[in-house]
Amino acid sequence: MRKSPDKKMTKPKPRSTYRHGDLRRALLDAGIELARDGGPDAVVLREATRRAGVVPNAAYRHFASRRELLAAVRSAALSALAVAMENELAAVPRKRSSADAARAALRAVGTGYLRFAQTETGLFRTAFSAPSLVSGTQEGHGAGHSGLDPFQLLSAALDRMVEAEALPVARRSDAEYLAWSAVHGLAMLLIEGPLQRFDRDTADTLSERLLDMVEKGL
Amino acid sequence: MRKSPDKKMTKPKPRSTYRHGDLRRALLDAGIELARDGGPDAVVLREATRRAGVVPNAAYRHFASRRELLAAVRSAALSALAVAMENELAAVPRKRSSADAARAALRAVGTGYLRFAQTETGLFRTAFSAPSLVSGTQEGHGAGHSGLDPFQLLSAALDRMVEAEALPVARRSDAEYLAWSAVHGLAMLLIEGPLQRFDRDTADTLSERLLDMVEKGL
DNA sequence: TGTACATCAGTGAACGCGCGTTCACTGATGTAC
DNA sequence: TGTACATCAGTGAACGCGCGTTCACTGATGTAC
Repeated sequence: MRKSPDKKMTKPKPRSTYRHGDLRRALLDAGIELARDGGPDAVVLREATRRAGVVPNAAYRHFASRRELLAAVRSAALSALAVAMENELAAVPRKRSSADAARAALRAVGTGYLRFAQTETGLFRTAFSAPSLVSGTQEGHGAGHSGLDPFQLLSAALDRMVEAEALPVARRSDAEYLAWSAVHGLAMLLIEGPLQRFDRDTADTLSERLLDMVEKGL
Repeated sequence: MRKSPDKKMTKPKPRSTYRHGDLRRALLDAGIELARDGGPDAVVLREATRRAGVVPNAAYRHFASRRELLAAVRSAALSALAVAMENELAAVPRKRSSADAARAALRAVGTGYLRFAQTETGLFRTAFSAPSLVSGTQEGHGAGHSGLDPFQLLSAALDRMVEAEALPVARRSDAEYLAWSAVHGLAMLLIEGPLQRFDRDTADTLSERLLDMVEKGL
């Protein structure tokens, strides 16, 4: 839609040097931006090079193919999600009991996930786009500041629940998949499903109730 | 990938009549087939006409645009899902108490949904692809044999739970969104997420546990 | 400190691809007489 | 029952599009002497 304007806003970055400096980074950033407002399908080599102010085939010095760029963007998206979850985790107020603290941490993990899905829809969708089965090198693994990826953050929260005796050991196994399913499903329904038109408050209320269900149901 | 072979297998259906007979139906069927093994993005006008043995622009006698064809396919996919759920529902054995029956029905609805997602992945993904916001006429609404769409089937199952006193009325409101989220999330993780590689049995076990969680958590 | 040279990041031009969509057409069909 | 005619479903040809990717190149940079 807003194509030539876009070009004009991003392209006129006339390099002074012949070499670019850090083209790989520039392409990745452009790719992230594309994913941010268009999802995985919008991550397109030619547009990324355009935004980096470089000729299309220059990308091949840094990425073997479009798919490889996409993989890098996906990894970045996963990291961003992990960071969002960690931030939510860090914002949890102190609790009396360790059980309460563990429960609050688990909720924070879920809330971070859901908020990210709603705030950064394009990145969220990119993070979970099919890894193109025939994938090549998996360079990054999408970790956040802590070095943990989103899945590991969830696992850690569940382990803490068990330690705090807020979750029976017997119910621990595979619990991450159950919790993840519930939260992921709501995220999908909210961002590209039939719950799209729900306003922010309704979505938040529903999120709370979903987390209640998970807490109780696990 | 297998392009020319495909053409050869589907195109050599030389009409005897000048008119096609039921081109709309043929295009829709082709579209459904495309969705079945490629998801929403694979529903492409030119390929549909190719399969119907017709020139590309002939499609415009029956669909105003690619988007309109896709919408029709999506509706068909929703119907297929509804039918799958109804079949699962019909297969539930008789129960002693109405509460048990209601619980079994709710599980059947979930199981049907999950099975369909795994069996007809392409159609499932198409059913929930973005309705392209600027959508035109919504002709069908994806109902199954009973005339109910998937969402309505779920709602009915929950109503039945309340009637049978297997679910407190106080917890009834918005329960469809919670249950739906959980099941939808597992479906997504199983078909295009990180649980893709799970074998059938593992997936079934996980499905059972998820439905347990929902039943208990609601 | 100054010069020759190899490296390799970015250039310029070009491919072939399949797509959606528009145009003016043609001829089989069903209807009115 | 037979003929003239209007309809409109499908034809044929052509657009312009943006994409990924390949090729032979060139010239700024850093290194070895």
